[in-house]
Amino acid sequence: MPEKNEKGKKAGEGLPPCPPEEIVYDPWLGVKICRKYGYIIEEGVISDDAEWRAYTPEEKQRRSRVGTPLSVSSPNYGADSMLARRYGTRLPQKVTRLIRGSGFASAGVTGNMDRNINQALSKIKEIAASLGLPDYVAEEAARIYREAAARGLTRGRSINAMAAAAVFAACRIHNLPYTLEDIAKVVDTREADPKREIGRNFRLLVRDLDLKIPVIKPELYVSRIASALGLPEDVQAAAMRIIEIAKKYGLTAGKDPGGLAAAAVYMAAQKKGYKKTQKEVASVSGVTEVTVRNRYKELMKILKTLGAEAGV
DNA sequence: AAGACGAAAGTGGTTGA
DNA sequence: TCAACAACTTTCGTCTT
Repeated sequence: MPEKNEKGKKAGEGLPPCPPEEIVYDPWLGVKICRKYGYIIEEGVISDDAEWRAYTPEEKQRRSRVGTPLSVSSPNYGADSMLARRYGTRLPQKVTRLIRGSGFASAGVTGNMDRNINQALSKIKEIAASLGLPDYVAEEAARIYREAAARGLTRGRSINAMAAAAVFAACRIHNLPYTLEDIAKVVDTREADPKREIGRNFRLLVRDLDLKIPVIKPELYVSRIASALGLPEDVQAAAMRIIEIAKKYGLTAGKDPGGLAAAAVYMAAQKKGYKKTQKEVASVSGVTEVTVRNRYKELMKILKTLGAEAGV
């Protein structure tokens, strides 16, 4: 390989063409890569939904383990060897040179934004690791952050809070029932009230990036709440049935799903003879006693009119 | 005394003129 | 930009177990 690669130029020249199905987007590096031949196809890519979502189930499976935590102090955590491991390819030298020269995670982006993104990606890794999130969720967060940065949404805002918001959004997109509170607990932000700041940024991301956030299902919270209280399987099952009924009667519209889940667990525990107080249930659910009470009251009304047929 | 209940006032976000 | 609005929280007094 005699000729030198210019930064920002395609690296694929002189290499075999990459079959389309082997093209993957790497959100950490912000590049498109040929998995088969191990070269960078395009730098400075913000995101590419189509290809990102083209991962097959097995790949998703393979990716769904959080690896050894990367050093957060180092701005470049060995991008080339990481790539080689991930894509199972030894990269041609000129590619590794390209990656090194690009300052990792910043291909095609320069200066301050470069630093901003690097810091944010480190933070995202850190948050994901402390919550034990699967890789594909962290990667989604990285993708979201890149796009936000590209649209100037990050300017003037706390990097940590934006990174946290990206992680939260990624969790929501992939239906992981983490709360703002869970995330806020493992990241420090600029403002006194991290939940509020992260939440604000989250809404900003959703609006300006047109993120499709599925409505969170109360069911997702149930096992979380039940196990936090040390309640057995049958209570969970009963709570699920209660929620089913509640849904059928339109009790879920516009309500905090956590509150409904909490009330359902509370109610199920009562029926099964486990005495948990409203306060206990509320505190592990991220809602207040009053909300548990209100949902519980509404549930009772429905189940009363339905009679014992509910079979809880 | 602790838990459940309910009323009242306050908060932050959404919606629509 | 402002006001009305819905959902939730905070606070607190009163029952119930």
